[in-house]
Amino acid sequence: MILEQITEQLSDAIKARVLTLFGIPVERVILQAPPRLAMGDLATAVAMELAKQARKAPRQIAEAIASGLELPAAVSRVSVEGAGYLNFHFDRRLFTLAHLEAIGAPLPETGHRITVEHTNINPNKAAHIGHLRNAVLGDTLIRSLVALGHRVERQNYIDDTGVQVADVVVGFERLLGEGIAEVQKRIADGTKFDYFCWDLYARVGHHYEAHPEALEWRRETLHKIEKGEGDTAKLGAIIAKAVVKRHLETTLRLGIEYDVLVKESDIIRQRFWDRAFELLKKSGSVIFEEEGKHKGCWVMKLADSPEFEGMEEPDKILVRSNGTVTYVGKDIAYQLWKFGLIGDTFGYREFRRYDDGRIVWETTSDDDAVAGAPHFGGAQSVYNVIDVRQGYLQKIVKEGLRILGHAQQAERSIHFSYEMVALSPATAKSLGVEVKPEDEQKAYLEMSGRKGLGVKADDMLDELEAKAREKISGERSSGSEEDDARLARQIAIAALRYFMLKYGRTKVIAFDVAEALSFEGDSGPYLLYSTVRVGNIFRKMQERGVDPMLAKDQVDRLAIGDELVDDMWQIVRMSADTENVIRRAVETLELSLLTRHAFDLAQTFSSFYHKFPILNEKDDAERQRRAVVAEVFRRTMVQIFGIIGIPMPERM
RNA sequence: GCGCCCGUAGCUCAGCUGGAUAGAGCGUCGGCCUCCGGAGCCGAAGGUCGUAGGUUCGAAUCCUACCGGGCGCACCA
Repeated sequence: MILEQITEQLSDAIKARVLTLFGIPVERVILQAPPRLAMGDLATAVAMELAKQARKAPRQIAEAIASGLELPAAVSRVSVEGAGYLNFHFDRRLFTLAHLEAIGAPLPETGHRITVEHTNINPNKAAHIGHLRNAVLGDTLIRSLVALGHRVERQNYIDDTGVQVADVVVGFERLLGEGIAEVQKRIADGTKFDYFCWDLYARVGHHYEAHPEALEWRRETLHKIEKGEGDTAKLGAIIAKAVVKRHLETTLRLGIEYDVLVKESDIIRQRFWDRAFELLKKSGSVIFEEEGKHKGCWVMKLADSPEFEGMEEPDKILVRSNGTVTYVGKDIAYQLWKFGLIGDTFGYREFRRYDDGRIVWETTSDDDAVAGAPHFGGAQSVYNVIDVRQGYLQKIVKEGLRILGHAQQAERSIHFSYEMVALSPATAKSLGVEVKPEDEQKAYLEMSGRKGLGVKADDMLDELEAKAREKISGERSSGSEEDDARLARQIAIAALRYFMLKYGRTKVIAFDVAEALSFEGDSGPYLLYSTVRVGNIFRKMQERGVDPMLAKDQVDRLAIGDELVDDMWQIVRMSADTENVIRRAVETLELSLLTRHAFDLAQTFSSFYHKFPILNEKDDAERQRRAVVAEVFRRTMVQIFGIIGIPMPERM
């Protein structure tokens, strides 16, 4: 907060100064931390940019701007350095006092309503680690948006009428000869139903390969499910619901929650699609093909849009010749609903409750809709967290809005795209997959639900917990089995969430189990460890009857100007960058900025911690100064943990 | 063919809208536990930033071309 204020004030002051001195209006002044702390706390190269226009040497310009520049209270001086940089040095005391109070304080509400759709795992098998990348990114995006003061709705789209569910239904009905009663028994028997489906789905895939004629089963089944007819459709719904229940348990292990599950079947049954279809037909951009290869289909004409220029096939089928609607068609209807552009609304019923009593709602077309259910949809901005391979379809959804005259909403339909999680050859082998010679050299192998190739999310979490639990045994144990187990869970979450966030979103993660299990270096557990230690110090001070003197009036009286040496000040300065980092992470959709920032800060603090003992420092004021720095660090980390979704243990 | 993404140290990656000496983790080598818990800290070695041009006072960063790798362009999702 304080840093943002200073930056804005300085920016305004410099603009005004440049205008009066040179008559040049500057649009924006970029103020950034200089490369080394000794150079100052904020710097700008504005003088270099102006050199040509002002026909003066950069240093000369910088000197002119600096002299007589009105500085904010927390800025003590300005210097001109290097080729003509303007460097600003903060008043460490004023800045630290103001910052310490503001860390983690909620930002003012913006009133902006945002919907984030994420997770969206096909409800036909267990979640694998690739799905977790989606869920962790989506959840972290949500937490970031909330931290910035927005109101966010957490949606999870359930494709319960698609091919993948149909294939598992085929597996039960045709390969196992099982119906509703048998499947319900399996769901109730306490084993992981999603794991069973994982294997069954792979079996169906292999069966199709060996017996292509069996694909007829898929067509029949899919048709019945889409129409909602008979026991087959009922079975599909039962399977989808049971699997989604498991998915929510898996994601809940990572602290990921939802407000509403939107089911594809309800988009059809609530006639959202029909309404969207009417609008699209009226727009003239969606037409019925009388002949050609798309004869009998309703297609969206994309040729006129510059976005799709040069495409070999500029038409996209929305309704197949057999009358069924494609995924994109339904997605356009869904997107319209998210913005409140379709008039109607869903019915909702309770899907499950979290321990604190909050409800996850699901859409329903049956007569069991709850009268007092909350109102969903109608957002001002929408983020769809979907992997990069669906970029083309997301573009079409956006184009759909534009065609219907909703240009602004199209602009605010943001595709949060990210690369896939693949398997390192070593990990693939360890899963018992035969790696073909030609794949041996590849950097990674794609996961495939159809082949049953992938690391299941629950298995990964189990392994991480087991490994953490092992480390906690012996001297680290708290003596309480329950506490140790909880700590192991927290460490596992930290490890996995951090791992999923630390890579840039455009990077393919070649998932290597050994690497993901690492608790050292650039990892979540390292962050926890560095922060928990600070808590230990304060606890120990308390035990020894030493007051850390962190109360506001006590800190106010403390000498923390020049006495706050660079090693200390650096931590305060870095901590103050946090808000800016959150903003940039959201703007660029690059959430790895958050983990990077947290890691840099933790590393800097760890170094400080080894160099400057706190507990054993004899001088009261010096000990207090160090304690203030430790507290700045601790509060900042707690704030960041809240945003990246890592729970903070008391001890570890 | 058209479009998107990636190419930086042995490996995995940072490097923000161009800016001051290109950084981290892992690995390797060498130090540091009578300690605020070593899941840590300090140090060393290690880089033609894929290649070639261009723009600029200044390019890992922007533009163009090329090379290498991945993905997308279904009456699948």
